[in-house]
Amino acid sequence: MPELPEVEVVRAGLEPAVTGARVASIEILDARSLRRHTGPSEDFTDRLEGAIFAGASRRGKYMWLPLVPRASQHSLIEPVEITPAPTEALVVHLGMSGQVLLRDRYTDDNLTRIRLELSHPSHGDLRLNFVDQRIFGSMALDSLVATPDVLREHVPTQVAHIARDPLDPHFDEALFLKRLAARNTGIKRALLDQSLISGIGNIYADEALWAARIHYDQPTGALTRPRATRLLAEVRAVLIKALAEGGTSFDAQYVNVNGNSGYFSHSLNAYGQQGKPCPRCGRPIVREQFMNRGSHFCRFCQKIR
DNA sequence: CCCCTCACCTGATCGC
DNA sequence: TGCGATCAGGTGAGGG
Repeated sequence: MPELPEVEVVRAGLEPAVTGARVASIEILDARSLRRHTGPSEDFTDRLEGAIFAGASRRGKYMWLPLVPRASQHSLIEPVEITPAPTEALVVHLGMSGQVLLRDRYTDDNLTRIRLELSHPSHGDLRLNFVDQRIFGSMALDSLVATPDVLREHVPTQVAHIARDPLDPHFDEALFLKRLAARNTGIKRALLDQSLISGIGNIYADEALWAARIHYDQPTGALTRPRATRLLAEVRAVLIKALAEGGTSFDAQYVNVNGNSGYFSHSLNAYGQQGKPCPRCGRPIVREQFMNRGSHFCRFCQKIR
């Protein structure tokens, strides 16, 4: 479920279930899913066991579950006025094929790589299965650091280089447009660069470019400010609409924490629509190889200018 | 510093 | 039924 809407659907599903839950036990079924964790599996397991999750956060396609500091775990049970801020988090990236599934303690899922048994003071026992066919995704324990911008928001160190996503209330539109104009590359490359703007992947890049009538290889330097502004608006619109529809699922591979698919695949105008008529002009949508992946667009509506 | 290519991986599905 | 080819929604290291 890897782009912003799909990750947000997972984050939103996790938040109420895991906040306040304690990690009772951990099973590493495939250590390659810890590729982003510095240190051996035992280090991951030792540090995570007994920890309590304080919430569920996200930036772009990364999400993380901050850990209640050990010294103040007690205060969750009997809240006190001042609780120290978390300094560590369980970072989850879904890669190309990752899923996070919440199950009862007896349910297993095919291709589960990491399993957490959780116990929640009011929701009872819960199993969290991290499933990932290709193992491009990962779980990792990481420390939280303040972002370099003025807001000093805390994010995991491995997320520090990721730009704010366009649904973030603190996304700086003027800064984005300025940095975009300074780039000397094609617009789709820029949209997919998570250090410039995060959360956009191949599907939503193609959809937003189609909506804004911009060719994927349009040079960023020649993209006028009004067209760039329009593109950003279309990016936001498509992400919001996809989120409202539960994300894009082509098959059972992309599902929410309960294993259910989203419906946005029915709303796609360009991605995967090669051979079908462009919903705007009726000419065929084409697919071209670009950056080792497919780019779907309408040759008539989307021309380099 | 910026830009771009490539390696990293598996298993579901399809055609022969 | 079996086997090989094909395909996929992401990321970052490293070279130019």
